[in-house]
Amino acid sequence: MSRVIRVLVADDHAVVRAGIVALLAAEPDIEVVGEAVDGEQAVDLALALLPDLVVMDVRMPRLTGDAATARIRERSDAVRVLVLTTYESDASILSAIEAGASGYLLKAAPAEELIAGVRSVAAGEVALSPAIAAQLVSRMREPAPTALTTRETEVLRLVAEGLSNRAIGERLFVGEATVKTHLVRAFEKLGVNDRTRAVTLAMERGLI
Amino acid sequence: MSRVIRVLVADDHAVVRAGIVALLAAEPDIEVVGEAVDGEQAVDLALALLPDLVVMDVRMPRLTGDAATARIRERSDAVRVLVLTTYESDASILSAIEAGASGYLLKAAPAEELIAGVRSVAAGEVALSPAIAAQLVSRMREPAPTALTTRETEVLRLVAEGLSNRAIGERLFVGEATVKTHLVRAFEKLGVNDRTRAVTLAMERGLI
DNA sequence: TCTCGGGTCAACCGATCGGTGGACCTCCGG
DNA sequence: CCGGAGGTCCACCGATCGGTTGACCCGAGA
Repeated sequence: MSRVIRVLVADDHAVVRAGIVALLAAEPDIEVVGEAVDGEQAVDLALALLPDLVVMDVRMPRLTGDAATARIRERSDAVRVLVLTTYESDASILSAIEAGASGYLLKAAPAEELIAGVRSVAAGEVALSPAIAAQLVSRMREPAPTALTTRETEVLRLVAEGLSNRAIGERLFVGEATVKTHLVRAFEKLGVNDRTRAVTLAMERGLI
Repeated sequence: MSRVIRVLVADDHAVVRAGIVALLAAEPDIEVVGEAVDGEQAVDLALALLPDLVVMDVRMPRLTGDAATARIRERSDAVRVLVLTTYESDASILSAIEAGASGYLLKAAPAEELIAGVRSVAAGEVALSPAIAAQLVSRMREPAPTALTTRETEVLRLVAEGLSNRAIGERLFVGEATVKTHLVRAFEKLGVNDRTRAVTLAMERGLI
């Protein structure tokens, strides 16, 4: 009954697109029906071609993989999404899954893992790289309220640009005291006690 | 006279390797004679296969693209190296060229650019992505002494970990005053005036 | 030989940061 | 209807940072 798996590949790097296509096209039961070079095109093509699944890069111009995933899933839950990322520390893992992705693999994964992932997701299962699965589990274990609020993230982003608390307040049209409050809260959540480490940690986790 | 161009592909990501191979193999005058998954293997295979050129990723396990390039060029200057990178802000651009690379392209480059780059390098020319060429030129223009000293880099790295000046001094067995001196110099070189921005900028440029 | 760059250290001062404790408002969901 | 979360704000204090000036040592290269 299950015929060929129709796949849409979305990645802004020509080299990576070619790689995914080459690996998948070598499989008799997989057919690449389209390629998108950014998030918006991924959404458009996904809705036009209605593939069985979209292999989607996280970081793309115009629309991130997360956002594109959410839009696709909103409009057509028959199209599944398999997200590819370069970094396992990426904070987008959670948001991608929340957005409705059915799988999350590392680009460093061997070819067999990618192909197996495509088949799994097409079959309605979930596909996760071992490293990513481990990370999810550990996040469950620790309370890890690594979720910064909108304001905390904004403030931290400006801290990363080297602005002083007062300057940040002016930029956001709030008092310096407010900025300090947000920072203290962010410090607590990140488990640090100075702005610089807060920024580097947030960067590592892809929070800013 | 010029026969087929023999290429060795070195990248730790299976997907990227497959992509490069797929793009190059489609060209009649290019032949991929081998693939390496890390820097050491790249060196070994380059010396064993003596390809016309190596397409080398910058970030690889066991041995970086820079180091691998240097080793290959040391032992055989007939083998040219074309370096591929994801980020144009990578500080390794200069070090790769110093190491003897004949080209430096972005992974985001279109397929034609990669293929043209391979032909250029094989012909003994230099291949640079426009964005990278522009960056090189601008670095020439501005005095841009973006070169931090060993000590300044060490200090900045510890700042990124959230250590105070005094703590850094203890870690490096020097006085707090010394740490401040190094930081002030680093600030000047980076054109910033606070530690956090210094760290984020240094990270962007791949200095730490 | 002398200069220069890198590394080390000191003292001082104003500005900023981090910590604490409290306060008020609004929106959302139980 | 009330509680909690997110956002805003205030005041006070000690610690730290950033800026400045000046100094010494050493090794490499002119």
